[in-house]
Amino acid sequence: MSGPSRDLPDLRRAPRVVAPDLLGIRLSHATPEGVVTLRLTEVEAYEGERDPGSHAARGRTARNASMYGPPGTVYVYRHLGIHHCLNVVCGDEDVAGAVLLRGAEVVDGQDLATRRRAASGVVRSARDLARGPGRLASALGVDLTHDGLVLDVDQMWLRGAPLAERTELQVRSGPRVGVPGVGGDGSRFPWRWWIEGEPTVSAYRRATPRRLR
DNA sequence: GGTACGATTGTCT
DNA sequence: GACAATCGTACCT
Repeated sequence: MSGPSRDLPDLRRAPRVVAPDLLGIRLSHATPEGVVTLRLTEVEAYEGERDPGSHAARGRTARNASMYGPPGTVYVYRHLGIHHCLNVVCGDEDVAGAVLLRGAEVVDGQDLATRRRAASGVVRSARDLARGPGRLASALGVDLTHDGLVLDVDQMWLRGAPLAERTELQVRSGPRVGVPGVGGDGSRFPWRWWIEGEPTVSAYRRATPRRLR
């Protein structure tokens, strides 16, 4: 470590390097309604053309343009016409890469997060407020209008330091949820990381098999 | 201009 | 565990 205090992860590194460093970090979003702060417990890394599971696997499009932005850009996409998913862009500008935020604990603004969840569906427990990418974005009040925002420049920011010790007991990794685990070249993409034992980590689901052509 | 389908969630059996 | 919801994007003709 270069300084006396441990700093935020360096988002200029590759997504699969940054991703585990984001565990335990706090993400805040301020709106006129108030501030909601999350403590991240589960993330996934997505890269560019080398990564068949990435939205950028086939190059740049209007939708994934934010993935090519400078590190610290926010990439939000709509999924199944219903949900929003929130990513933090990392790596060099003009190179696609992002970390999908899949699970978190609401540590501040729990009332506001609960109201947002209630407006968009059923409220169950505090544990479920930001458990799963769609619920996480909903609790934070994030939608497509936030795509392309920049952390610390706009009203969203990261704070805190990576977990002090990332032992196997504390941080686990495995295949990404809903994404085939093996690439065309046979390489694996176990690019999902979570804090072991955290109740706010989403349930693993295998990718739905693709229809035969 | 048409259509297949998804980095999910909630409900029902 | 299965399946519907719901709509923009990507890719095809």
